[in-house]
Amino acid sequence: MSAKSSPKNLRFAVLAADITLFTLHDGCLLVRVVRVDRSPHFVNYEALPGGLLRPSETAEQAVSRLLGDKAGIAKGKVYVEQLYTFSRLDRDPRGRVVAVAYLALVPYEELSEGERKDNLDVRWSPVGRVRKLAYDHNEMLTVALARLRSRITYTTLLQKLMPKEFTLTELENAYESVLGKSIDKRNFRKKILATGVLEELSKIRAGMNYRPARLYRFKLKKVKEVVVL
Amino acid sequence: MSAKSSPKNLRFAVLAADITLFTLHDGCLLVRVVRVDRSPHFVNYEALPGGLLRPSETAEQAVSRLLGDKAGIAKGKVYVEQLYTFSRLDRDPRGRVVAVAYLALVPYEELSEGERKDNLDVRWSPVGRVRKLAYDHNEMLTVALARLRSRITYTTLLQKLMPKEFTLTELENAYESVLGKSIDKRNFRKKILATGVLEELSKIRAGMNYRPARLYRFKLKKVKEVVVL
DNA sequence: GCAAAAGTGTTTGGCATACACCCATGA
DNA sequence: TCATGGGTGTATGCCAAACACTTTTGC
Repeated sequence: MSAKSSPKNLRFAVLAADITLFTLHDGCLLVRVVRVDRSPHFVNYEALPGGLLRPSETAEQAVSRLLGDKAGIAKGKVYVEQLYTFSRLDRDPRGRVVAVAYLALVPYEELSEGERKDNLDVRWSPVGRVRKLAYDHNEMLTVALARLRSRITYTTLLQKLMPKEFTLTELENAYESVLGKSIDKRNFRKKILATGVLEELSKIRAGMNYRPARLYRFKLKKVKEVVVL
Repeated sequence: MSAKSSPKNLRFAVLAADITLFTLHDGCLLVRVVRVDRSPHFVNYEALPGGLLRPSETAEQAVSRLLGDKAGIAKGKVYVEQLYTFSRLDRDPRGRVVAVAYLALVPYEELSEGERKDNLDVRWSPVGRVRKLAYDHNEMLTVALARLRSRITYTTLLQKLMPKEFTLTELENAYESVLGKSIDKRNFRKKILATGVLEELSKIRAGMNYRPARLYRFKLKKVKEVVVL
């Protein structure tokens, strides 16, 4: 169990961190994908952003770094939680790589111009239209999406995809976009307000040619376990 | 992301698998602990069973092997699911070791004489009476116990701690032992039978000097998501 | 007939669901 | 005044929770 006392041939594993980074825009759940082009196995593929751990960083620190270097998103505004560790021997055809996968969430409103735009290296893909990814990244995406959907129904995790202030309709639409089903407006409002996780602001969202909506925010930044739906 | 293309100094990681193995006996939740005695850091400590991954095995395969070699429990009868990956730099004072932790469950009834008995190297400890463990294993145990308690309330995971056939009272006691709280007998029976996960057997548990109880078993071996409590 | 655990039903309150209309604003 | 989404209340049925007595067996 010790690095120092192990024979060299036991220092074998390459550890990677891979990130399933979601955001929500225009009623569409988006996932960050990067272009990979590594002959002979993956020519013109896409993959989830990820990379190797450095010797002196934790997996979480690697995720912070890779968010910037690979995903092109300034860290700090991104929520991250560990998802699952994938250790199949052939998951990377070029050698043994064990990957610790992370679920990451960022509000679209906190992204800069540049972070929102797609380019040749990296882009936002609607989750429904993701094609074949390199490595076992389709499996990772499936696990991440299942986890996200499950967690937003019994925690306040969705706040990590929302702007600081929002209307109840916007919050309801966010639930509907992630879960892929519609929700009764009146019951949703009763229930979410009854949980007490929201704080009513005195502000309203004005400027549209219909009745302005009241703004709310989450009382706590911390994700809390409450039955939301 | 490739083992072959990485510089040597990136091929650094020592990967371990650690196992939180629970069983249930006499209304007491037990966890398997092994003795460790590695100067200078851990003299006369206990720890969860675990060990390094070999270059050509997955974490799951390592768990199978370590269950026999370290925990002293024949594999095959043990249910295993991945828990969390711990990558803190100082979690092992002797060097960098990333540990994939597993939650494992075994019915006490399927253990052999030898596997039930404690010895100098390895024993069953009541979870409430576990003292300071080596590494970050107390944290692992906490995470494992929380996961176990949470999962038995919305899945049939508890079947992995039960014998093949059991009475409803025995099943209720198992829930109570793991959750650490008592449950109303009549409501429990109504609810667990309504889920339809149990199969009523024609057999009866006789031989006691009170009314014999009907035996049940789980219809499916697979853990199923149903609201149990 | 006694001790010990098995087995069984009803009442109550709260909560999820289903559902339709008026309100406030800008153009 | 019209178009647009914002905002609200009630009735119904189901399910969770609380609660106590009769049954069956071995001794």
